[in-house]
Amino acid sequence: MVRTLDELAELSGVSRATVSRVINGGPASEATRQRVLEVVERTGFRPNTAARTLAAGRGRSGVVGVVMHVEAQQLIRDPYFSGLLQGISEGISEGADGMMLWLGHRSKEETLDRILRIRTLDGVIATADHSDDPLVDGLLASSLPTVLIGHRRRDGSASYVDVDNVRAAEVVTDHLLRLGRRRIGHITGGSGTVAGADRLEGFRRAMRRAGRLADAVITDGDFSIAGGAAGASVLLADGVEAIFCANDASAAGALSAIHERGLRVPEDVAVAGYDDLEFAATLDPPLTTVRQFVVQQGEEAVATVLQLVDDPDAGPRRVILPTELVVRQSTVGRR
Amino acid sequence: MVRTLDELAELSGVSRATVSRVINGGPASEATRQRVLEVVERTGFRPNTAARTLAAGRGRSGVVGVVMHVEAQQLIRDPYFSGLLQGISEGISEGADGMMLWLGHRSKEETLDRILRIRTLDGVIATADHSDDPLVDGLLASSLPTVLIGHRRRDGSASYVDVDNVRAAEVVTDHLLRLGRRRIGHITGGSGTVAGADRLEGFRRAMRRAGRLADAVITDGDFSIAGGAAGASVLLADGVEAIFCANDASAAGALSAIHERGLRVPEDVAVAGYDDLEFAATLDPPLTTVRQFVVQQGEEAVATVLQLVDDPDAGPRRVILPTELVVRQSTVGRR
DNA sequence: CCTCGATTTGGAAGCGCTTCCAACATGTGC
DNA sequence: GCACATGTTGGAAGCGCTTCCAAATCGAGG
Repeated sequence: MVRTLDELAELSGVSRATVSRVINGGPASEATRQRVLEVVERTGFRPNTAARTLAAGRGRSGVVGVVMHVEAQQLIRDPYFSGLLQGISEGISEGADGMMLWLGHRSKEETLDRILRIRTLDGVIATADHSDDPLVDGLLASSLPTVLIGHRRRDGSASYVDVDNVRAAEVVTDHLLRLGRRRIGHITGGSGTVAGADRLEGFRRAMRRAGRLADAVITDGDFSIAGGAAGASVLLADGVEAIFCANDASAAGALSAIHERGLRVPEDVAVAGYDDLEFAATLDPPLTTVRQFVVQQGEEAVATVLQLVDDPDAGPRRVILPTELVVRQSTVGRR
Repeated sequence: MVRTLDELAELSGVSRATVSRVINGGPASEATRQRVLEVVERTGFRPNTAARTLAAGRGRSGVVGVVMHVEAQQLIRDPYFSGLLQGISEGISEGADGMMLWLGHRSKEETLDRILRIRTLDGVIATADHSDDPLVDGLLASSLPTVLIGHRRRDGSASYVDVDNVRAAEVVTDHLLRLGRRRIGHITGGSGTVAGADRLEGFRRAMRRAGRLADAVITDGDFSIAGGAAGASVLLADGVEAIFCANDASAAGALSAIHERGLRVPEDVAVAGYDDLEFAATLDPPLTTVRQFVVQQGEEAVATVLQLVDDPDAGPRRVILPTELVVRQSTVGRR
């Protein structure tokens, strides 16, 4: 088996330098190119990645890092992450050779260290769902082309793929306003999360724009079913007639709290969520919510990081993916 | 910033060779070791992986390949794979620097090519759930230390981590036999899968050993809910009083088919599954099934591949992890 | 047929590391 | 104090590749 450029050079009767040029698309006469490529083809030669990166100093490795620093449980249970992973894997299979994956089994500092130590990475994709994240900070500060999935306000000069959480929350809130409900409540997302903060912001904006800020009631949630139930209790005591929950899980909690009090959805209280997870359509009643195209987010992230690698000087790239309000019976009533 | 061994050597007043030895745990006097390590610590030096693998010829890259060539949907829905991934990630975080992950978005041949091209892999872990798998064949034929999760009969000289599906199926079948049921049915797993074939084998063995082969009824399933329901219909028509399903999903299907006919579980028909997925305990009635420790399988796979890397000549390593019969009301009745 | 610029090619250096080998220091028993 | 085994060190080669540089080749124009 042919393992080195030298053997290849010997076989095709040219120098190693020439073979290298042919393989990397450098200057070479057409005749030489043909001859060498024929031998490459015939022998199934694979250049040594280590040698290549070492010699080139930089040089495409075809490997992208992926950092999803989340709890193990979350990865398994939350379709958001597995959807992302699926999209990324799909993107990688088209534009690169492979991905390195780091999940959250170490401290963020340690993970960062590991990532930066692997010098062969072309670029890295990281989920940025908390506003305080040394891992994301470290990646952005490094020389590694980095694309975030989601972003913090201060990541102004970073490249990222995201949905417009603020805008989507406005759309949901507008929808609730249009139902003619008086007081409207919002159960926020986990404290410290970017998505939670942005959805709250969108809720506020819509209420303000409608001149109904006085009718807005906000209570803290944490993206969980229990948090949603607790939040709903608070809001119901305040007499709300519609609730926008920061995600589907808390909406599920809210629904059960509402039912427990013998109230009807949506007649007494309208409820909307966010995420459009699979179970949203099977709740009672089916949940009005916001669909985000997670798999596509993963694919876009790969495309973006590869662009960044190709052209590192082109400045930050931002991709804002659309969302879709999915109206179901939890707001518009049964037919 | 200190980037090379030479700089480090200069700073600590020894030769590059000595620094290399210290870093890699080679022979060095305690005094020298201390001095060098102090400088390493202070400067945050990170050896260049590419140079290291190149020079060492083999040399630990700290990166393990992971191949789970499955449908995207399967990865998300089937807790088996995410559990495995979690265990592997955990193992990697302890014993290695990172993992490269390939999912099933390409043809197996292409994936194999990509993997072999990345020369920096220390070893690779691959799921081997189908008896016919060119990817697994290719990996085993390569010089890359390979550990399978699950194994085919013909992988006799391969290293693998597995559970004893045959034995576990025997235990389940024995359990059903001990209930005193007459005819006992088995709904098999997906055709071509190793686990399916092995569980069938275990079922057969137990029946034969009990001298009850004449009472064994076998029908084809495919690890799915629908397949389980269809299989149960066939078996019920044959008058079985107990059913061993090749996995929990088909057991769920079987249960609903049984209920549909107005039969009671376990009074009329006892049902057992395999996997002990989360939902097994919430079925009606709660399902007797076999628990396999999936996360642990992942961790063991990493440990095994790292051993293989450390000592490639030590011959194949096999780890057979235990399973546990979890008896619930679908076989022993309600209290 | 010669000259000159453009193109193609090979030689050689070097990327940062490991590891063989020989040189040297140290300690032991006599 | 000597010969020797043992432990520690530095020099140097080389892993497989890219790339600079200069030499060789090629055409076209004079």
